[in-house]
Amino acid sequence: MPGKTPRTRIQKKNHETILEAALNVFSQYGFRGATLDQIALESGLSKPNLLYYFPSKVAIHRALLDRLMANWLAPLRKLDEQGDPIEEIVDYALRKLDMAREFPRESRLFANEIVQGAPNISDKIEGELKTLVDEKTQVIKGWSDAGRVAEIEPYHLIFSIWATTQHYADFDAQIRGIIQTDGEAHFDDAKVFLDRLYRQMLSTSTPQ
Amino acid sequence: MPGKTPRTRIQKKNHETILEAALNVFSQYGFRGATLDQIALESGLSKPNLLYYFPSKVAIHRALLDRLMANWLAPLRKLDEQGDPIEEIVDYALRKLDMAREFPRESRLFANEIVQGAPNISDKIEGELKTLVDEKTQVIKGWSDAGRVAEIEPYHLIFSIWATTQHYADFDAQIRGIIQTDGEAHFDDAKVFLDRLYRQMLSTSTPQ
DNA sequence: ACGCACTTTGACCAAATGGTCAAGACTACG
DNA sequence: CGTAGTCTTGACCATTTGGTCAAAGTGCGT
Repeated sequence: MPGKTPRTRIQKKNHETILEAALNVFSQYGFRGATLDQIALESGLSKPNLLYYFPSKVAIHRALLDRLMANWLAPLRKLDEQGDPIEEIVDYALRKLDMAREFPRESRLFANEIVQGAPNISDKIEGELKTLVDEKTQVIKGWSDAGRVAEIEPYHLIFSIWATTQHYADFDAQIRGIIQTDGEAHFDDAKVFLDRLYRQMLSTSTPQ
Repeated sequence: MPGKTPRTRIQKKNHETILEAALNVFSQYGFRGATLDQIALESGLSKPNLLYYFPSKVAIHRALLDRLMANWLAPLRKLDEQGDPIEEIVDYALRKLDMAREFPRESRLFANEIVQGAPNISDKIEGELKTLVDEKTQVIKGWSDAGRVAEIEPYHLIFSIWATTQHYADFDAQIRGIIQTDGEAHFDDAKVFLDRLYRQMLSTSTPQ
């Protein structure tokens, strides 16, 4: 078996092919619901060939989650203590909304994993993710202590941003069933809505 | 096999036992990830006995979804055109939050189903659910046309309420990983946060 | 053209899965 | 009691699943 990091051109290409196919399958059926045969079919490789590049089914899943976690956290990383508080937070929400539109499979992959108790990434959640969130909630708390944004619980602000944005990817089937659409026009409405929602909440002064 | 509606005392009891066990298993692993053996183990009945009461695995799943859909829609049904608009909407959100706290398994059952494309309840979504949502968005539109709440897109308001409340059940593993808690105290913070979030947005007058 | 490492796969395996069936156990009721 | 209907299950089955392996094919530097 080839080492952790792909060396040859063929290895690079096939690693990529497999992860792409696995993303399709895992994001739609969850870990236990996905099968190696499906991933093999989807990728155009034979099943033993998958297992030549990855030692097991869970290894593929973990590799996917590893690779995606970084991109997933990027929008929050960008939240800048030096910027204008309200713009920073609203921009963060809108960046997350963009990600839900552009990377729905990635969003669903995480959703599946978390709904089922995060058996495969609890370490990353309590590590990387928690660290980042702790840091950014401190920034937001700093802003609200200084009276630059309304006084709200920063953790719940972040949770609500995750919820409202990822919802458009994760619950896509429900949304399309209700508003009966094929395209992505509703993302523009969502943008207007979320912009107002968070701008409104953050700009209002705290009640005594 | 017994008819659709349980007749005898034993049938009633076992139907109940099976659905309770199935809720545990399906909500944790999704449809394809759940197995009859797990449900059998969880319910204390033998596998052939499950299939004496339900004709198949999907029949159990459908029965669960059928039974839960009604309860799931109840909070929205209560939204009353005659009431005070802001109180009605905020109360709706808080009722949904209560449901996420009290019925997390039900929430996750739906989440699993929807994330995976709603293969088993797309009819209910485009039927019952869409009808109800269409009706209530009209009510909200009436309120905003009359200047009684801010002018927002009612569909997205409802989506955001679903997202922010169900998030506390569906993404429980993530939330607990970040705020490091065992209890349910964070639901009280969530209540304060969501109350403010929606009250603020709805009460502000529409910008020109 | 040669040799060697890298890549691919058909055939296979043990375990798990959804589901069946016939026979036995239990219950209600005359 | 007795017996007819209800309930329960051990044994079984075909299929699917994650994974193995030896052998065959391919690419590439010399």
